[in-house]
Amino acid sequence: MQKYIEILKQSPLFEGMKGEETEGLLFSLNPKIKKYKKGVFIIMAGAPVREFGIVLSGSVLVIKEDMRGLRSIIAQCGPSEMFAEALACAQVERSPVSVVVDENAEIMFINFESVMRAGQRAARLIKNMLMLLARKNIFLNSKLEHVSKRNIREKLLSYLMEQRRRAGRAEFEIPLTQTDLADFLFIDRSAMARELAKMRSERLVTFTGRKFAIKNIKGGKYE
Amino acid sequence: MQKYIEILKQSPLFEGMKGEETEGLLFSLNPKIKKYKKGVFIIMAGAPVREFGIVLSGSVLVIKEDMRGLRSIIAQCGPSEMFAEALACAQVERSPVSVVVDENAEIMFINFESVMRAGQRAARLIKNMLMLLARKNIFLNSKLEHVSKRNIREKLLSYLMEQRRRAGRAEFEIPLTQTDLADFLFIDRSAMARELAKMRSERLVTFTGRKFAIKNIKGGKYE
DNA sequence: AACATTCTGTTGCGTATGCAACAAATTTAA
DNA sequence: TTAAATTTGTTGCATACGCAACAGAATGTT
Repeated sequence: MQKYIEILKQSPLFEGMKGEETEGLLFSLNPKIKKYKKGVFIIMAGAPVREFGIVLSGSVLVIKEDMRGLRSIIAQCGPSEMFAEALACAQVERSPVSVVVDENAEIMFINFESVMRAGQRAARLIKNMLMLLARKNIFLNSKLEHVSKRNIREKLLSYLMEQRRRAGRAEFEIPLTQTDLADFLFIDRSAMARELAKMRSERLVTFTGRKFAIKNIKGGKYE
Repeated sequence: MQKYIEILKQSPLFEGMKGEETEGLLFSLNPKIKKYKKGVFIIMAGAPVREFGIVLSGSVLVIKEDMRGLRSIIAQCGPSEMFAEALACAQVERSPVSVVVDENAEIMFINFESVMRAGQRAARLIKNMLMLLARKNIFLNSKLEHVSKRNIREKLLSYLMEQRRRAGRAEFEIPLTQTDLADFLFIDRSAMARELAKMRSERLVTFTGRKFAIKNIKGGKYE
């Protein structure tokens, strides 16, 4: 357990709390830690959700599959990030999404009710949780912005521009494979590859694998 | 002010609080109430957001406009519902969205920082806010589910099925005009009208204006 | 090192969909 | 009650896109 404390201190969920505070609180919250291999389903769509997860190592994907087996990626969570907190908080009885391991992962689970019952000592945690939910909200909105674009090129540019902004430089590495990116943007992979090739031939972007570089769009339309 | 207290008691934000409690807390939060006419912009994209709003009457749309003036509707808020709380909470300096009045509205604004400073007496409010943010999160996810569908018919069915579920009956009235619905689902209005006509001719749906009725899809694919 | 798996790149085909443009119906405002 | 504005319905056209299928590159596994 002790080895995880360091990772958890990094987590924005415990921001502003002293080490002992965090440990004491954690003790009373009685978290469970589990290890998973790539591809394993941590949460299955349809199941109730009482606990939220914190990624200690590796990464997970929040996904949604339709009846035809078409997969859509809702979000990706890396170390110290949280998932399923909205579901646990809203006490949903049937999860609309699945959570699947992307890279071999260690996950800490915390029961949401136990946080709410912890009273005054969890006040800071709750405030942090509020902030994080707000941020995730904004993230979902930005994702909506990407997919609201009416064609593939605009979706790609919207996404890539955001990645560039986050990286702070013209060259950057996206956190998804191209295959996953297509699922993330709800578009066909081959159509995306075609459009990327076209954009490359127009010298709008350069890329190999996950490494991208994009030109500044004239007129600053997208910045 | 007093006349609004009744509306606010309805609001899930103040759920679980006694009347006097709500009034006392409100007093110290020093909210502002304003009236707006249809079409007026309450929040302009690009502006900082420090306060969140509660709709006392009328309704508002949270929208996003791209450089070509193409409008996308992110969400709609009616009486006792909240908006911009995620933005205020995350203290964003440049709002990515605009908020525009749909039907003549009265709005109460509360400064988010003042809530965080209110301490123990606002504990319940903060918990409620947490729950509401979680629900909005889930709403955004369900919206993502609609727009993740790969063609117009599936998007429509996904949306209409949800509306039917909420109404609890096969006949229901959607809260948007068809024009707005198209913007909400990020699709072309005329293409949507064409698909709706096709679905009607196949006796999948019947509708006039905002009133819809949909058949149960065989096999329960969508329920 | 050998094999299996996953990812990237490319192409032909058919069609769903965005767009523009207009008429008719309905709602809102004066 | 009229006029104005908005919403709904329809259609032709061009094409962007989803789909299927396959080859080569890259990555992971034993």
